[in-house]
Amino acid sequence: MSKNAITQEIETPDSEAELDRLVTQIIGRVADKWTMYLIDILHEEGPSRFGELGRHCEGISQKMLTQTLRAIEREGLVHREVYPVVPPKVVYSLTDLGSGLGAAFCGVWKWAAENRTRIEAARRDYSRRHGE
Amino acid sequence: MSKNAITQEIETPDSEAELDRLVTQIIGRVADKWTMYLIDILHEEGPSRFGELGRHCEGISQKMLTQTLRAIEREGLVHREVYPVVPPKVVYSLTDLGSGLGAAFCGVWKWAAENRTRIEAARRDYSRRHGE
DNA sequence: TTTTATACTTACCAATTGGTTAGTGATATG
DNA sequence: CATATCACTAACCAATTGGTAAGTATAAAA
Repeated sequence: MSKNAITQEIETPDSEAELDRLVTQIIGRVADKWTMYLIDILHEEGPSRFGELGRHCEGISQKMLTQTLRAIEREGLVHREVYPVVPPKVVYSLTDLGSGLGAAFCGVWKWAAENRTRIEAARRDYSRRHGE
Repeated sequence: MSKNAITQEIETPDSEAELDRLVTQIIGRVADKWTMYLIDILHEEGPSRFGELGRHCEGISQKMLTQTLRAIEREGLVHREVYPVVPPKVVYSLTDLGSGLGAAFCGVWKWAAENRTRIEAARRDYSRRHGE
């Protein structure tokens, strides 16, 4: 009450804190290594087949590939198109939603690329100061 | 050798593929829920004490809080200042490096906030189409 | 006829993540 | 004298994550 007393909006079904919780939850579902890798690959390679994604995503196992693809499909970030041919053919592509996230992730990749040497230096520094 | 034969730069210790691997590795160390939460909190609350971070970071346990803080300190993203008083006082703040990452993460938070309803709709959609 | 290709699924196992509880140390407050 | 404060650490356990290996279906190629 005291919290919402200030907001004048009528069309606000949930409090600001509630909205915050929802957004945080979404981030929690999306902030993981394989998700970031795959969305980035799809973002710069365009629609790709299962095998192609596996080849581009260094170190991923078939299991994690399927699992992560299912998860981001569930979130509405990728579209899965099955071609009923033999051998099977399945093409994954970013939805508008996924494309937006890909663009947002770009900023993080850029940061990593630009600050790579500083980050590695910081690690060496920390190692030196604390046990080895 | 064959790899580097093409690059004309003299000050390039590693090939482009190698650089790509390094950047990917950095992302892998930074792309996790608690890291994103904490960096975001520090980014908008400014320097904060251990307890404050815990209170702002919904759902985190003391253990994960220390663990994640140590990890991002190791990467050079936060600075840990200990005041030798009693009871103890420890203040965490973003380094320049961490601040840059915080800014980059902002884009992802913005995406989540702006597309929140569409994401939830996509989830409901998926649930409806596949088993419940 | 055996192999190959593709996109999986299932089963089992190891490793990592994360929670809970208890304890520490020195001072201030009741 | 007991309790609260703060930022932890250590020990133990449960749950989740992730790897590996094997299997499936069907048609075309060797």
